[in-house]
Amino acid sequence: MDSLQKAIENISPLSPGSMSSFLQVWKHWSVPKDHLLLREHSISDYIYFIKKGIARIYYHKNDKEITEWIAMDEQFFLSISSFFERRPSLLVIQTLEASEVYGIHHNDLMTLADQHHDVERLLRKMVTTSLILSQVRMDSIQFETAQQRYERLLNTSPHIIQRVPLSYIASFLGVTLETLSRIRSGK
Amino acid sequence: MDSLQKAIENISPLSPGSMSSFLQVWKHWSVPKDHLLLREHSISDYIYFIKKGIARIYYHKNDKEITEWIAMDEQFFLSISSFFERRPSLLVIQTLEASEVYGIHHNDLMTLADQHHDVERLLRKMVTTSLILSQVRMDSIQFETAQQRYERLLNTSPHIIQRVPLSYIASFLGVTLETLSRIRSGK
DNA sequence: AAGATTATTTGACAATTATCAAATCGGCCT
DNA sequence: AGGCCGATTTGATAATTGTCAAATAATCTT
Repeated sequence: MDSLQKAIENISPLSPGSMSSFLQVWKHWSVPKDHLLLREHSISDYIYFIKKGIARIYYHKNDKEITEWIAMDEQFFLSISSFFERRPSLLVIQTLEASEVYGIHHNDLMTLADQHHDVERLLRKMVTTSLILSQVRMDSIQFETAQQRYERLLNTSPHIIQRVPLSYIASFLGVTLETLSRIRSGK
Repeated sequence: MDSLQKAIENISPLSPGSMSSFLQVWKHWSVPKDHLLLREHSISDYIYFIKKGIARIYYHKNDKEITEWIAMDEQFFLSISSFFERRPSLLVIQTLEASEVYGIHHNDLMTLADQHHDVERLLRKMVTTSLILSQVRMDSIQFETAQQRYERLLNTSPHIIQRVPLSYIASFLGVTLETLSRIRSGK
């Protein structure tokens, strides 16, 4: 529970009472490789936190799988629009390794956010951080070359290459597998 | 003040007390065409709401101006990262017509969000909406052709073409002026 | 209204990346 | 070890859009 608590404190402080109620509603799962945390067309009920392992978030576009995010290293992740708008998700969330994840259910989170002002504030800050990140990513997709995006990824997550198949990485970077291969081979 | 109040109520209800304190701190300005609401390298202190007129948000990339957003039709707009992280902004916000705008200062907003749980919730919902929108936009930039993005804009904001120079529209769509011209002429 | 400035269009060409096809590599199975 | 299957690389070609240059159109100033 400790790394989760640290991650939360890092975003926004909670009163001892709020923190203890908050931590209490997080569930913990140990799941095998290729486990589905969210399946297509179902409503996303949880915000997850990955303590150990890797998960990828993807969706189908035409016939291809588009990897939207790869979660590791004690990050929070979720299907944003499905979770907040309570609509069936186009996304699939799948573990790529045996993993340990925490999750908080939408009902629990909203109840606590209603009861505790500081939980609402925490949630607001989490969403704000995602928004800023989303804009950075948009800028990267729009203006950087595939090469630059690959290098940025190497800087941000050096180990990701060893743990995730290149086809997922390529899709995450917004290029084809072939293009990524050429980038890696130095043209 | 009425359209602002409606826009707020539309996002999240506020208690009468919160609503009246909240509305009270919004300032109102009537500004001429080409007025700068935010200049480069200054810290963005306001969230704006445009009641009448148009504003564009842009920044410099290499030597070019990149139009990040065009605000009209009673929308909220701001420099997200500068406002929330309190850092100098790379963005410029400039009116394209004589405009009427409301603005709430960061200090006032944060004070009210601390005092009133429902204001904090309103803010959370505003940020969440932006985040979802940001992801839709990312998808559009990554997967749609320039042609499709142009058509999407025409659907969303049919009048924008008459009111905004094509060079700004092109940049907002993520294409060059020349490409937009070719799209419009039907290749 | 003429001239000047700015906005938009058109043309030729180059760069990046996708697509399709095939070859090779790597690990796993029995 | 031999054989298979999926993952990755390599090759050839095409599509989309950018860049640079120039022409034309529209708007503003006086």
